[in-house]
Amino acid sequence: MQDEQSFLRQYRQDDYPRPSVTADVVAFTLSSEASDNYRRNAQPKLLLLLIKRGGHPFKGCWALPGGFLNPGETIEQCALREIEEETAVKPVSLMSIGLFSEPDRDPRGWIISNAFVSVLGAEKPEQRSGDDAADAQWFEVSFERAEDGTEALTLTHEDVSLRAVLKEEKSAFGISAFSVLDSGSLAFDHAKIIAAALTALRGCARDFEMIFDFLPEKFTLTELQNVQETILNVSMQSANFRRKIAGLVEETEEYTGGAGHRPAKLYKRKQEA
Amino acid sequence: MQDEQSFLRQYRQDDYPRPSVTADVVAFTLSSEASDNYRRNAQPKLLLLLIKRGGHPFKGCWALPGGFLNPGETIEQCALREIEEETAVKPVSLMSIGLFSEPDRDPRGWIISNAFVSVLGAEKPEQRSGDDAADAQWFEVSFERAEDGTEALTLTHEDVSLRAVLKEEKSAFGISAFSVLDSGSLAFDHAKIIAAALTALRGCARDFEMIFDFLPEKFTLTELQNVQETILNVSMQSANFRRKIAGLVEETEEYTGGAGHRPAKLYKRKQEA
DNA sequence: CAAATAGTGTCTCTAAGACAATATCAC
DNA sequence: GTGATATTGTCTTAGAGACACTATTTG
Repeated sequence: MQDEQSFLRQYRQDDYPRPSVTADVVAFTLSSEASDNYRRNAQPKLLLLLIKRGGHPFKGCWALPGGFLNPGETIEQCALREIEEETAVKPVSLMSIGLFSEPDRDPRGWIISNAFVSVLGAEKPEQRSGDDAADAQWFEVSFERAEDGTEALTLTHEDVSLRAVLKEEKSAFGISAFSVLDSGSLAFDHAKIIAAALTALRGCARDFEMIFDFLPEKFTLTELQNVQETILNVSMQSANFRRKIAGLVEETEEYTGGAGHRPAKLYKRKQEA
Repeated sequence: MQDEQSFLRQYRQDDYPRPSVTADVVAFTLSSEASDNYRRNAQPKLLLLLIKRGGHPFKGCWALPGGFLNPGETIEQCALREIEEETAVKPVSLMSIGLFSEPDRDPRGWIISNAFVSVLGAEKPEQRSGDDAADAQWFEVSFERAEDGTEALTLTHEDVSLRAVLKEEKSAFGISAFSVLDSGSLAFDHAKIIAAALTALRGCARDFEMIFDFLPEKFTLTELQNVQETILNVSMQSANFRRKIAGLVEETEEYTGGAGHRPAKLYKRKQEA
């Protein structure tokens, strides 16, 4: 009879085949372009960070930032490390959206990836090209259901436009996965991962759990409403939005100004009781 | 300049350290013990499958069923394979609850685990002891918040009672993780995984997404209500439950009977439009 | 003053919760 | 009939959505 000590001394991890494990990050932020009309407020757009791959495989394709899990770190630490390397910004929040583990998803071999949604706040992240990246840019996101039931994911940056087509497949527990009909020349299975990330992001935005993360500490209620409307791709009455959000924010004494119309009171997120 | 073909030929996965990857399954079912009173209906209890470890490490401790990811399969297939090996039942549904990747969570070395919630329906799963299991049993589940804010997880089977204590830590996006204050002699970090699974299960039960999975094809509305009440650990008025569920079920022509009280109409789950 | 956003008041409709009343079976 | 569950009806209240109105600023 063997005791636990000697069992552990004898245990050889190399005896079993192991995959490589990566973390991929779907990093969102909101643009805030000034408008051309001095009276009109800016309309935010949902942006997603992609890097242009500098090495094989998928060299020259756009892909999600990510990298290999190192010994001694958790998968969350790995995701944070990768996003900081690419943007020099510590994301305010991170949410796992699952392990993508199809055996042939990476031509290099058996490489599985845990994907994360990350929100970068108002501190205007730069994009820094890392080791493996020839370029890094923020892409404007559009994700809409077509009449034939497929979902079109369009990512646009200047004259580059990537258009992937996916089909939603509902499975148990209200979870939905996407199958890729056209990758839109995104690398690996990243179109599928981005679709899953957008679905997860919208789920959270619906109950206000994360919309604050996109804004600075103080904000107007209209800005907050714009954040939610941009993420969910809907529009609603401002009176109704204000009623729903009322319990989650508190007033400050400050106001906006200088905008050709009535100033707005700034609000803060109310801390939990 | 190298092309993609020759890059892939040269790529050596062994050059990078890799963890072992496992899938652990938190498998739930409902008991349906006959009551002692011929008039009274049975009250279901939420049950969770644990195996008693037959080998090191944690030999003799109770643990979640699970096993190593094999080459050529996805993590979902791995989880299904493991649960079928233990119960001889194909689960009706499977939901990932995240990758548990603390570097020291397994004394054998760098082993990370994707955990899944699984629901086994009314087909009365057996428990079969697999290779590594000395025993396998269904444990009654209790998971409640104490006055001091900690959560007590109690698992009971006959004279065995495991009691773990955890603390909920809210993080971004409304996700909550649990830290283990007392593992209750559950193996590895499995107390933490079970707490996360129960939280996920309750989230799904709230909007009826999976309560049908616990029942056979035809069921009474009272049985359905009991399922939700058992999982959520609440009680509600039957009139109100019936109104809420009305759009999701459809009548059959059959009735229960022989129970010392008014028979109940059997219903089916309504298929999506 | 005009254009634009900020903010409030109110109506309707739906859904949830509480409670009461009736129906039907096996013994 | 009695004890149990099954099923329906109704009252109240909270919240969502729609719409109309007022307030305030800068050029």
